[in-house]
Amino acid sequence: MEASNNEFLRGTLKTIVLKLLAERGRMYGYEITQSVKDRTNGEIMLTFGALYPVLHKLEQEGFLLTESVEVDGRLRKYYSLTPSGSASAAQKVSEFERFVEAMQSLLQPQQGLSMG
Amino acid sequence: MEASNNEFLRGTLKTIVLKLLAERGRMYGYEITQSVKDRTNGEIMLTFGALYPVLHKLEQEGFLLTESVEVDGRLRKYYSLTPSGSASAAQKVSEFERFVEAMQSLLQPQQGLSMG
DNA sequence: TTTGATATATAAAAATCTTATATATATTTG
DNA sequence: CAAATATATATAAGATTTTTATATATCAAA
Repeated sequence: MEASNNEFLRGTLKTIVLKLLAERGRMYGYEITQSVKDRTNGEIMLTFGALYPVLHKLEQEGFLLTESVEVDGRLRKYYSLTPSGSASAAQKVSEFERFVEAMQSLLQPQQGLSMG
Repeated sequence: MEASNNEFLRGTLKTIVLKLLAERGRMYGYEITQSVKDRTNGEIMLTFGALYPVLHKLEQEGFLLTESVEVDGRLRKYYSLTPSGSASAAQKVSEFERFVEAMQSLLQPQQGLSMG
């Protein structure tokens, strides 16, 4: 898979993963990459090299639980949120919304506005 | 100065700097940090340790020009955009808007929507 | 049998960011 | 006069994050 080569993705990976898990209950790594690609029409594509370290980090921080399930002779590792993971998901989403608002105040065209 | 401790800032620094310079014509480092802080009501605060490497990188990439001016006995280093810097500013802003739209499609609450 | 889709994962390297630090002038406060 | 604060630029060490490359393996289709 090719990466979306999107510099803005930096810093949003944990938020994306936590939010998807909050919504879906449990997901496995490959499923997360496909879901992100589908829902953004290919605009955002996660690489495995970025995703797995994030999943492991979140697990290590106590936000995720894992369970391995054999499906069609292959192992799938499902990730789901702990209570603190749920809390973190909600918090990160609202922090992102605030950040975007702040960014809009920087990126909106400033016409005749006073700029102290 | 304290940093805004905002993980989402990752990957947006160049965009912020380029956009401000496109708007203001020329600015010096300290002025950029103050402008960002003021316009975002303290939501986004750039640290010098992050800002100066970005300014030097953009200069190195041919997006910025510098001129040193003595003001009140102190040196100020003004940064302004080259033509390719202007082009990059416009492009990065529109890329950011696209990215935010993609993020909204991930972060919006999914209620009864079909989720392939 | 080769390609493509499905599936997880690590390692090396590069890029980026945080934190701490150094330097220096001018103004305000005590 | 001294100390603190605001103004001003910059680097270095360290931590974190991300990219790129690689390894492994099953199943289905061409």
